[in-house]
Amino acid sequence: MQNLSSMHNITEHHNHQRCIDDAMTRAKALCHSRQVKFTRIREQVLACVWANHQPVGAYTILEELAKDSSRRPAPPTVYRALDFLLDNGLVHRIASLNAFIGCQDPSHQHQGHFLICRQCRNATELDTDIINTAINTAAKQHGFSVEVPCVEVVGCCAHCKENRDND
Amino acid sequence: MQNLSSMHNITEHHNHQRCIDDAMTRAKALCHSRQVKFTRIREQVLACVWANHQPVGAYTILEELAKDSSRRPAPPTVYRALDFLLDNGLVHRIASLNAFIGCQDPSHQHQGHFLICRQCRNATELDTDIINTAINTAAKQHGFSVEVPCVEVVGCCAHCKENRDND
DNA sequence: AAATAAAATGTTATAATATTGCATTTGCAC
DNA sequence: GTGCAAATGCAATATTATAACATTTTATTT
Ligand SMILES: [Zn+2]
Ligand SMILES: [Zn+2]
Ligand SMILES: [Zn+2]
Ligand SMILES: [Zn+2]
Repeated sequence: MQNLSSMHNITEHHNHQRCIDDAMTRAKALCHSRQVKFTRIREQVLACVWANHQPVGAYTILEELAKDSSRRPAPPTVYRALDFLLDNGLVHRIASLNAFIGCQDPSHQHQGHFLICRQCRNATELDTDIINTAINTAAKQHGFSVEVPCVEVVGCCAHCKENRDND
Repeated sequence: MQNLSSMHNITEHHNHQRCIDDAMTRAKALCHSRQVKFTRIREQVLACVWANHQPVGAYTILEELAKDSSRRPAPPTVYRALDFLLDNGLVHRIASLNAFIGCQDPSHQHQGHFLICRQCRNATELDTDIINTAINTAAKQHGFSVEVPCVEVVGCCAHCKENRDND
């Protein structure tokens, strides 16, 4: 996976319904092939996560589920669904935001790198080898074996920079 | 700052009292030069953070302060001190652990990169340009301006790997 | 089909981390 | 000393996450 997130610039207009549809289709297929259950709740939670490209908190998901359903689910319901989705690589957790975002390519396990716009809050997942290589090189100098690299870069995305200039 | 953390391997035996003394001396000097106050509480909190090389949680610090003093401080006391120390670059926050660690080189503002051993919990701060360069290169490809790069790598340190081999 | 086991969800309570708002104290300029 | 700003004390609460156990659903065995 080299250029998945550059297929389109999520900060510009794009057919987001397609993002959602693709993500749900992928998830369904992947769970089927792995013989794990893509239950209603898990599906609902994944849909919430894919509502947009901004990382979403567990309690926000809870609110959304409460709207859809007649009765309000409890936190464990959401966290269990999120754990399932995390285990299956369908979502990533953004530690610095205590929030979750849909994975662009769940077909292989990975910990993505994220560019998070301070202004529009959109997060873009990268998986350019260049960052992993740099981390591995630096770690190796210290005799350190990398298991889970976590890279969460806050800054300003191209779209927001443009808008700011236009003001 | 290129090789600060390679001065010694913190996972091996080292004169940690010297780490503490150096950190406190640096902090005192730095606050004096910046004309900000290194109050008793801030000093106590920084000392707690430097008790070892493992990131420490705010409520653990709270416990330590409670031991020292007759009366138990409230959370805001600790968080305010931590905010001060963060603002002045004397400590870093490890988002993935909700914990804090002393900065190896507070003289210039930076967001360090951390190698966190899953076994011994020690965290080593890097600031090798190689990682920053990689992040900037990847970000640039997306027109993204980096403001705060957050790199927290979990894995196994050299010392723990050695010990494991010896078992 | 009935019995059994395993997985998923419901429910209540609570833990862990962090912040808000306001009162009080401290240190310093005047 | 008076006045002001910064720092701290303090109570309450917000936010994120998990533990423990009951119930329901789904799959497997008989
Ligand atoms: Zn989209
Ligand atoms: Zn991903
Ligand atoms: Zn040390
Ligand atoms: Zn540092």
